[in-house]
Amino acid sequence: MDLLGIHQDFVAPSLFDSFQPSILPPSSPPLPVFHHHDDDILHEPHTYSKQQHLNHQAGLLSPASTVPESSEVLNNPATPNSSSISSSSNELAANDEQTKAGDDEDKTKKPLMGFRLKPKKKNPKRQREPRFAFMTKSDIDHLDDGYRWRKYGQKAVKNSPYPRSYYRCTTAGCGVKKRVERSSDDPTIVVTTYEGQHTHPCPMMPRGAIGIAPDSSAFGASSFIIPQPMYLNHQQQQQQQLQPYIYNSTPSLNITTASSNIIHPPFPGFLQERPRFSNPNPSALSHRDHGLLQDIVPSPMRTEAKEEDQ
DNA sequence: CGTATTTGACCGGCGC
DNA sequence: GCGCCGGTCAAATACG
Repeated sequence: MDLLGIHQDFVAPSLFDSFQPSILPPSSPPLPVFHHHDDDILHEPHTYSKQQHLNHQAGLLSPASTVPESSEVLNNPATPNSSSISSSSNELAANDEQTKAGDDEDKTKKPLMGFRLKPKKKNPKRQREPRFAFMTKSDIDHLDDGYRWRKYGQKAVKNSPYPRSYYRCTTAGCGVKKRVERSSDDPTIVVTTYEGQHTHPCPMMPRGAIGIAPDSSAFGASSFIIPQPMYLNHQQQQQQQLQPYIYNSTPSLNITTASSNIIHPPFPGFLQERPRFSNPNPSALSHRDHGLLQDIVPSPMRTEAKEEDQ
């Protein structure tokens, strides 16, 4: 599997800062990156024009200056709901509880085939979690990132023969979701989008191993260079624009340990292909990661492919 | 039998 | 207001 690009949508500092630590033991060294120009974006008024959107797609936006915040990630002032970001990781769980409670009465009224008629709970302005998208080159759709996922949906993707799959972390109380889909341009490319943060350690990591991954050593001394991280945006998401999420790494992508642009994987088992229930042995993980990351490939071709998709 | 996946229906946001 | 579309739900089904 090759890592082709990573893309991180805007994340409020409080959230993002807590993102990685949530999967790390307290003793873990501070993580260098993973908040992207917080200051630059945080205080940007929330407006996102179509032009910006297009610029985004063309990779023209500098995150430092023109990328607006993503209101869905932040505690949007326009959102009456006060359930702040910090609690948002539990929000889905809470929602689930609610829905279940609500469904109890519904179940008796369900139609024959079981599809509900109107059971859904109204949840005004459900806030979205921060998202983190990246592209990988792999035959396997569902990458093993060390967490356990349950598929809860699949949808056909517009302008693509390949469906998009929706997964949710199976750990109780953890509302992390991810979407997996293949690029219509290049079927060998898998685009994975994570949403939210895990509220628990990686279940596949034996006690001592938790938290080793974000250190570059666990990734074969490789890191992911994100020269210009892009940010997911509500409009982009709403307009089913897949490509805009994707950061197209430039030909100058270098797999080094350069400082400012390195992005570290957000979870311990990042980038493992998914033979379901992989070997929990950390050394095995490390070994495999190394092998996978050797294949990191710059993908200038993504830009062209994307643009013709517009 | 418990758990995961499949899949059509439903919901809500957004653009026109 | 209507239709489109992404995302989610949940019964049925498959799988171990």
